[in-house]
Amino acid sequence: MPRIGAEPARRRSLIDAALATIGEHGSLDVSVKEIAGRAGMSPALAFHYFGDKDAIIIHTMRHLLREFSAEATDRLKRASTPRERVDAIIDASFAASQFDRKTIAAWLVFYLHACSSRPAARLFHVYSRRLRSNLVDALRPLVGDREVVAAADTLGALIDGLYVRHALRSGGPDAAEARRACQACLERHLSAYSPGASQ
Amino acid sequence: MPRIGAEPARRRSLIDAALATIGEHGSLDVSVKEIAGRAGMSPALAFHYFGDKDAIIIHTMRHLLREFSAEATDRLKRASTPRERVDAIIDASFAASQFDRKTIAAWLVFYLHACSSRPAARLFHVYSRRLRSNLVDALRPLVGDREVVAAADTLGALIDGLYVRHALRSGGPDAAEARRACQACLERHLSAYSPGASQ
DNA sequence: TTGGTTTGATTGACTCGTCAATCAAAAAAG
DNA sequence: CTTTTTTGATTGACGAGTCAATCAAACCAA
Repeated sequence: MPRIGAEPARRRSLIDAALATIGEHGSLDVSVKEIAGRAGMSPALAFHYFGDKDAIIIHTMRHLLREFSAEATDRLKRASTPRERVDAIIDASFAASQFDRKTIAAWLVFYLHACSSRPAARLFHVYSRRLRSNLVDALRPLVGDREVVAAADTLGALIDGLYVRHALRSGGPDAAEARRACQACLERHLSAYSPGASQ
Repeated sequence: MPRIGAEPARRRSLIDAALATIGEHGSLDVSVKEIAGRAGMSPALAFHYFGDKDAIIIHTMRHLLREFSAEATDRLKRASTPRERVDAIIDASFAASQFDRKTIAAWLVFYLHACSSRPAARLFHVYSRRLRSNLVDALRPLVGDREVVAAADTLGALIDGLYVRHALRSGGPDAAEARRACQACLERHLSAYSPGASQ
């Protein structure tokens, strides 16, 4: 039953299906047949819309990055103080839309894919630089020029680590625990910078 | 030119080749042909020694875990104070044998594989529990019973995050920076526990 | 009709795993 | 010491199966 003007919905279905399939398999070794089947269409239609499998992968990756980016931007807009800006980034990282096992597994898969694929690496580079600079800007008023880079990189790495552990380790942290760990780490940073000024 | 008694060396070659191949590809989607070729033999010989591809994968994974475990155990034996024991675990994580890009990529691949493979998950579970309990034991005298679990999980996650970033991000931390970040994090923990007692 | 949509069938390439055959060294027999 | 046998090492070729990608044809709305 071909419907006209179905392209955008079809493409979206395929991207969602690709994300779910990749997340479940924990690998890019998924067939177009499985992705298309999950999206309710034949493999040939997937090729019709995307050209080849790599394009499906890249578009899925871009979708994931955009979704996180939107989550972060949205929360940053609502933040007024520096501390709220840092919390916004932390919270975006562990927001429900980003912090379920399949999504994290897919994230990791793309992370790995970026090791051996130039386009994937470029895509990642852009987004991760933007995130880092957001974190640096938010932290600078809190910890000062001298320590801001180290603080941002430590907090960033901690977020990544908690993120990975949630998806891949049984008994890993849930979102609330992860947020708490980040905030505790941040507060130790703050009281090291200006002791006695906590709370 | 078949040499008798070549089995152990052949198996070792195959495992090394598998590790390198998986690390380069950033994926388990590697052919036995490529692994065997890199190890200087025909694919059929790889099947002769290991039975099937899964066995090659599992043995490679076990090899990686064992290597890290040995590195950590070795350093722990040389440590006498609690602080030295924590440093031993940090240093083992960023030791040269564990901290090159290919090895970390392979580690990540196995991490992901454990999501969908029971035997791989079991293997991981054993090792990661042992590592965690080592970290908890070493930290307890330093940060006290109440905070020891949180401290261990935070430090563990930070190690994981730095680890991942080194391999997967351009401009990620090198081993020295990673160690420094962990020790700084630890020291902030310590001075929060007993302020004024640092150095 | 025209043009976007959809699929079944097909192709060529590649992979896992098997098997029979080959080869060299060690062990046993003469 | 020589010859034969056994054993493990090694491979090329093969079969079954899967996958990415293509194509022609069918389908439907405007």
